[in-house]
This record gives sequence, structure tokens and C-alpha cells, in this order.
Amino acid sequence: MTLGTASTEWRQARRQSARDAIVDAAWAVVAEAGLAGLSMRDLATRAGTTTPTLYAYFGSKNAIYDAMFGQAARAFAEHMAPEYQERDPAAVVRESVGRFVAFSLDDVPRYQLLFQRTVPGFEPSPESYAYAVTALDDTRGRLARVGISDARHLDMLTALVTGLVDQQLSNDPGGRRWVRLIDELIEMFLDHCQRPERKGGSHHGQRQNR
Amino acid sequence: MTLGTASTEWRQARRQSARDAIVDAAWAVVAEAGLAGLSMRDLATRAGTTTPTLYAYFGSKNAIYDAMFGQAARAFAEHMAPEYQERDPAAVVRESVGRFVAFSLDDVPRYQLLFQRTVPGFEPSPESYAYAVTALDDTRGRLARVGISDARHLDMLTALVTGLVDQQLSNDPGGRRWVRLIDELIEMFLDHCQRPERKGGSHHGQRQNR
DNA sequence: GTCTATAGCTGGATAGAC
DNA sequence: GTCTATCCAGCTATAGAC
Repeated sequence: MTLGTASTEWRQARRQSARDAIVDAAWAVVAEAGLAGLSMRDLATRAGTTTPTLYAYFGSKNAIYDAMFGQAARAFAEHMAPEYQERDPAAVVRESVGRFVAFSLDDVPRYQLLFQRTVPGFEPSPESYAYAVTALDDTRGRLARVGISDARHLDMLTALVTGLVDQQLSNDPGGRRWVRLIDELIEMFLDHCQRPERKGGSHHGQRQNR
Repeated sequence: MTLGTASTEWRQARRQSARDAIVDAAWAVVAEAGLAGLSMRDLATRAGTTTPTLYAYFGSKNAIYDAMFGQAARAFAEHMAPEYQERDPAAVVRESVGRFVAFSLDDVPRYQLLFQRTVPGFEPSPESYAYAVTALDDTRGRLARVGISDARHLDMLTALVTGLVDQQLSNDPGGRRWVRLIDELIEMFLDHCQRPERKGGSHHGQRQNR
């Protein structure tokens, strides 16, 4: 790697830290105005600068959303990655779900940006998206290693967990009405997964609904 | 009731049908532009009129959202109300969940308006909200009559169903990837509800998460 | 790179003639 | 009630001086 002189490296480092400062200010704005309420004016004011300066660092407003998405995806990956102390399947699933729920409830706009599609014209770039995909794949792998590998069961678990988070956020924000159901929901889920196959093949696509 | 002459009744009927025509046009607009993409200009064009005329029938844009919410809530109540042929608990739960999911997937903006809080400054009026509350209460009563009455279990079921719908809509729109899991999810849920109480009181609030 | 100033557009809502 | 015309606020984004 002899691509840059020391001076260009300094420049790039300064540029990167300036970009980071803008993204930090962006998180502060959406925390108050909501994810869709981010405006370039507010952001410039909050960052102590003006809109043309923002455009010197980001080509568009969506580029800022994308940088936020990248930060969030990275944080998500780091939050899910640390090794799990527990060994038995129930404990691993519980810890995995617990981490996801804790991460989601910790920062609502971050959750909306990462996992809901709520910003009108925004699609994350492949680079930003990659972190989120990796983290989710890791989680899937971890579940597979403790025996939860059936595709249907994984889809059921994602529906269950996202439903839990969504209900908690929209019907009891700041409370614990649905969060406290985690253990019981996971117990229900694991009991079901460990149950022997049904006679007659009632699942796995043979039978249609209704 | 001697409040109005025949002529004022005619006027009110005409006025109501004009309002209905505007609301119908509004549904057509959101079907194309998304729920948040409704603009008074587009709506006026679609309804074959102009914006001042809209304001002759509705005091604000949110008043139009409210009329849409009222229509949707009424439709939801009518969709859930008809008597159920089935008697045994599993079949009743299955039919109830099936109706909810079918109604939700049938019209996505309608689902978003009714059950998600996605329109920025909009809160439904008490009158419009009443229909939705009634329909949900009826559903709860129906479940209670077949033995699903525990508050925790009801919250679990709502999380499960909304999670199912949300995953289906956002990760496989138009498909059946999560819809086909309905029977298995309900079987799992019912198995859990019919299970005898745990020894030691591990649920019902004694034990906190983590 | 950073500013002032503003272009260009779209939104909700209204004035006033008819 | 319905129109033409318009106001005013907010937005993203840019031109051009320094």
C-alpha cells in the first residue's frame, strides 16, 4: 500500500472525523425530530455549520442516511458478536433474542432505520448493508449450531421477535409490557421446535391454509 | 328527531356522498403514492376538482386521514364480526387470526393507517377510533370464550400475529413465506396455552429478565 | 472548505370572484 | 360550492464570494 503520502492520510483522517461529527449530529437531530424529521437545515445548525458545508462532505441527504445506516449496522454487528457464555440451546436462544431486543429498544430511530423501511426514498448502499447481513447471518449460524436450523422455525422466530419489539415500541413505549414476555415466548418456541414431527405431514407446505 | 326539514336532509346526503367520493379518491392516491405520499393537490386532481373544494368538505388534510381511518375501522369491524362456524378453540383462534391476516394483507396502506403509527402528525378522532377498539374487544371476547383469557397470552398472540404480518409485508411483499406459517404458529401457541402451569412461578412477573 | 444568499420546488391552506 | 390565483412555509441543493 503506497497509495498515499503522509499528508493525504492526515487529510483523509480529518475529513473522516468531520464526517463522523456530522453523523453524530444527525443522530441527535433524529432523536428529537424523528427519523423522517431530519432536515439539512436543522442538521447544519446542530453541527455548528451551514448546509453548503454538509454538501462538501456528503453528496446528498440520503448519503447521510446511508452513513447513519452503516454506523448502526456496525454497532449491531458488534452488539451481537461477542461469544456466548451459555452452551445449552435454550440459553443461547435466550441470550441471542435478548441482545436483539435490548439493541432495538435502546435506540428507536436506529431500529427504524436498520430494520423497518420507513424513510421514503432511501435504500442503503451495498457496503452499509453488508454489516447488517453479516450480523444476521452470524445469528442464524449460532442458532443452527444449537439445533434451530429449520428455515420455517427461523422465520417463525424472526416474526415472533420483531412482533414483540414492534408491539413494545408502538403500544407501550418505554415500558416492559411485551419485553417481560420474552422468556415465556422463547420457552414456547423451543418446546415447539423440540416436539417430534407431526404424523401426516401437516406442515412443510403439504397443506395450504384454510 | 325533528331537527331537519326534508330539504336539509337531501343536502346532508349530497354532502356526505361528495365526502365519500373524496375519500375514495384518497384511497386511490395512497395506493399509488404510499400512505405518507398523499397530497391535497394530487387528491384534488384525482377527485376531479380543486384544492379549495376539498377544504369545503374537510377542514384539513388530517381530517381526510381521519375519514379514511373511520372507513378502515368500520371495514375491519365488519370483517371480524360475522359469526364463526367453528366451535373448538383451535379452529376459532385459527379463523380469527386468519381473518386478521387476510384483512391486513388485502390493503397495505389501510393496514398501516389502522395499526401502525406511520403518518407524522395524525391521531384518529375518538369517534373513528371507537370502531377499531370495538372490533378488537370483540376479538378478545371471542378468544376468551374459547379459553384464551390470560392477559399475557393475549399479548403474546398479538405480538405473534403482528410480527407475522410485518415480516410478510416488509420481507416478502405479495408472497406467502410467512403467511404459510400461520397454522404452525397457532398450533405452537395453543400447545403452550394448554400446558399446565410451571412449578416455581417462573412467569407472571416474579422473575425479571436478566 | 466555509460562508451568504438564493434558486427551485412542493407542501398545506386561503382570498376573492363568480 | 366551485373556481383562479396566490400566499407562505418548508425543503433540498447550489452559485459564487472569500
